[in-house]
Amino acid sequence: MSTLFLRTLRDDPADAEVPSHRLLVRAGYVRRVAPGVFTWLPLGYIVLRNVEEIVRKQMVNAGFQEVHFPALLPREPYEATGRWDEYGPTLFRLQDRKEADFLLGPTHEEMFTLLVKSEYSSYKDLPVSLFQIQTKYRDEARPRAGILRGREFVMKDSYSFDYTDGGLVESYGKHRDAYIKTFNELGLSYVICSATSGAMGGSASEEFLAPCENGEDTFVRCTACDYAANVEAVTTTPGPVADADAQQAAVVVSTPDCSTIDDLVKFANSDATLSSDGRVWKAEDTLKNVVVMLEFADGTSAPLIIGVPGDRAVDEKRLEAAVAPAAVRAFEPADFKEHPELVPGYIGPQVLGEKSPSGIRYLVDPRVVPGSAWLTGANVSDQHAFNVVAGRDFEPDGTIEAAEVREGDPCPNCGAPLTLARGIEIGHIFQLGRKYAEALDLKVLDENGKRVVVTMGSYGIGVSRAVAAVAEQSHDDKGLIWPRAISPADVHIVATSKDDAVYAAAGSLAEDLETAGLRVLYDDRRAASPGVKFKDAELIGVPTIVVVGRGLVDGVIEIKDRATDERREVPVGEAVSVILEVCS
RNA sequence: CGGGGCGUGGCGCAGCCUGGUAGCGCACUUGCAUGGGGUGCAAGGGGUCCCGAGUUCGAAUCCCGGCGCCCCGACCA
Repeated sequence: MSTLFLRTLRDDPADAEVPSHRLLVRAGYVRRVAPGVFTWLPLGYIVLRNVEEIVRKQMVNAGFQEVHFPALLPREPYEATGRWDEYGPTLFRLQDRKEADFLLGPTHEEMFTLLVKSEYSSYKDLPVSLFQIQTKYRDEARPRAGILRGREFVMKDSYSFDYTDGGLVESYGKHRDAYIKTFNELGLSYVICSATSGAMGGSASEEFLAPCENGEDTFVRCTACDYAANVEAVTTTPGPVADADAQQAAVVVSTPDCSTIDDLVKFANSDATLSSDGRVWKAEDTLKNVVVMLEFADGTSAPLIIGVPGDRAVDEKRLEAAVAPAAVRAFEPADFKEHPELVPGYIGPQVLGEKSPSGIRYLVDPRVVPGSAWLTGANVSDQHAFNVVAGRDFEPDGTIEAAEVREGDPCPNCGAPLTLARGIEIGHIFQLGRKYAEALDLKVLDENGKRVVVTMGSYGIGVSRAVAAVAEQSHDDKGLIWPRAISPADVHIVATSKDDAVYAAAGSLAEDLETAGLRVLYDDRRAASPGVKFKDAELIGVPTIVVVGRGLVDGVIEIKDRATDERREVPVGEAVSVILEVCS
């Protein structure tokens, strides 16, 4: 270590909040060079390469073949799939000296598709899966959390090519298995969650989320069965269908100054008409109707109203996932002017729906089942209506998964309560389908000599992100704690003494361990005090720390486990074999 | 893009309100001491005080304009 290019920091860097960022900088693994852009220093680069190697090995074991595209790409393929425009400002764009447009690849669907197209033309060549480990570029609106969300990052992306839907399912399964092996080997804890396919399009999709407080995704997990899903993909269990005819007729009541659900519930419970039968009203008895404006790719827009039980907010992420690829924007005062039938604060479903005179699309939460009765807006200022029955007094155009998901909501699979947690997306696999193959005209001849569009799967692992994810999951207040598989070394030897004999012994132990096949980090710094060396060792986080020092006069060295802090003294003569065993 | 905060040696910060030639801790260099938990003493090196324009005899400090960065949110395979 006396010659290792490393400088640890005693203080936390001011710009780092999350543990992985703080510790990777403090321990001398990475340095920031621009927002969301980092340099990997020697120790950090070893860890990054270790992760990369494990990922590569598992991909190759699964039968996928590695290629390597440029990061610098021409505009045309992305023009053909529409992504040159769709990707928007997130795409790093640049021009060459002839002013031709280029981009730095944010992901490589186009290139893989074109590559296969240029080489293959028969069903006999399929299936095939190709992958690469590449630096990707995305000009994120707000890079954050250090390595977790950078603008330049390393990603492994694979693509499968099949000519039948069944083949795609099989290729997807192979990738899923390979991902499980990969993340297990990396030492990450993770949950496989149902996901929405988002901007990429496609159908079946699962995310590998590493549970962690600082994760950007929220997911649910069932307390009883193995259901897990990103909140965006959680499905709501509808209640039983009620008999609309058994319900009493809807009644309009005057509800002055009740434009919020809270006010309405309070009012309802003090109003003679509404609580005449002693009924206690709750927010969940009300039907809240939220207006948004949908903007479509062709530039048109249309209002959409979402009906949810009044005790639930509309979750914007879920809403956006549900209406994708359309974009959601707020309903402005100017929009209300164009739709006088919508009375802010008093919107009721009686005038909504594509079949209604207003023609405004109306989608409801699945809990709003046919026959259910609600307290809701009367479409007149200061008036609400109760006993408004779905299917009788209004006709939704369908259901939508947009209401917030809450801890304790029933599992769609088994009904047991769900728990909520945060996670880092470390992998995403999905069945892309034929979108890109169609756009780029990737077809092969099938058994009947007919040209068929190839169907694709797309699979990503955030390699650099995985390094940060491990750091998030595996650290304590003293520093990092690497799983052995990706640790920069197996053993960190600390020599504490001014005595040459100690350094001689530590040095030869280091050599012996290396000869025995272990990766050794040897702190031979003479000037550093023991305290500094111990602190550094803990910060750096190599899983096994060996101390050669004062015990040497008695012929023993000390072996410490970084994670558990367990220590044992071992005679020098047995050191190599004991350490080998500890490190196996 | 909305909200908040911050730009002063490599890092973390004080100084700014109340203008007077830049300071502390860490790191670095040298020496002596120390040697099992960020050790002590002493001596050093290193700064366009984000940039520009202004007020002033004099600006890190006051005024105006700009830029950058970080955090929360929006956004994001």
